[in-house]
Amino acid sequence: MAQITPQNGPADGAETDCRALGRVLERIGNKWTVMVVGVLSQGPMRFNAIMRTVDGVSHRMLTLTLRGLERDGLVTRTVYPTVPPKVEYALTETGQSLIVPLSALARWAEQNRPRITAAQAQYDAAQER
Amino acid sequence: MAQITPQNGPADGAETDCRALGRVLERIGNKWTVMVVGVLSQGPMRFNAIMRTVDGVSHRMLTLTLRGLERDGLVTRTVYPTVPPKVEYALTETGQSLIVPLSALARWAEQNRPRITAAQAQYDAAQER
DNA sequence: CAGGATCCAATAAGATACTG
DNA sequence: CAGTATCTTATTGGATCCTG
Repeated sequence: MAQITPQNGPADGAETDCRALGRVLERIGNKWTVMVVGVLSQGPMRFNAIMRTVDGVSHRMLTLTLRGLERDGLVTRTVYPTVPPKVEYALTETGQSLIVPLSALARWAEQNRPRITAAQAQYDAAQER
Repeated sequence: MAQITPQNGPADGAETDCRALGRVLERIGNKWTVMVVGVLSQGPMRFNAIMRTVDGVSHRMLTLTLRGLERDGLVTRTVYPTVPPKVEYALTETGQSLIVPLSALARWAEQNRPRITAAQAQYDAAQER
């Protein structure tokens, strides 16, 4: 059977895998990070351009999301000292490498969406009896 | 450049990918889901066994996590009408297929953890000046 | 234009006690 | 054993106003 991490005993070193995965999910598991990474995968973009593209993200949350990504070294923030200021965000090498497993997950999501939606409907129908 | 979804314009049909990915992340992006899926990837397991294995999860959160997974059709819940009751949880086919992209993400996490940790340390050091 | 600061609502999560 | 119910706290997200 496929496993997230190959292990047999309950207490061997495989926990580290889940921990690392957990850390990553703490970053990308929020509401906006993957959307932002997604639009930045098309190339560098300015703050307000990202905000217009993502649709629904608030000023504040975009700031926080970009700060988090910058802190993790997934995004660079370049300030052009013009007036008015121009700030450009771009994915780093590490950030771009994240797109590979992320797009695999996106494909899974798209392929299994019908199944999941159906399962939810069936579950909910069985509940209200 | 690698992209989450192949697109060029800002408003084409590629949004559906991000939406689907977003929905999946709403499920697996919480604190416990991937841990539970991870331990169930080793085979069916009973409630208290999962709770002992995952370490740190509360009674309540494990219940909610399993309910959510069951609702999405990723986990089956089998009740053996014995006394005391025995309830076994197992991944469905769909649930097992999720492990493939999830383990890819886990590998990415493990490979890039040093880089990310270093980037965080550097960012934090630059901040406190 | 980009983003900091503040306040408020919604949600997630933890602790604890009770039940078939 | 495997839950449910209730209460409380922590975290997340959104709205708004202010600034270089």
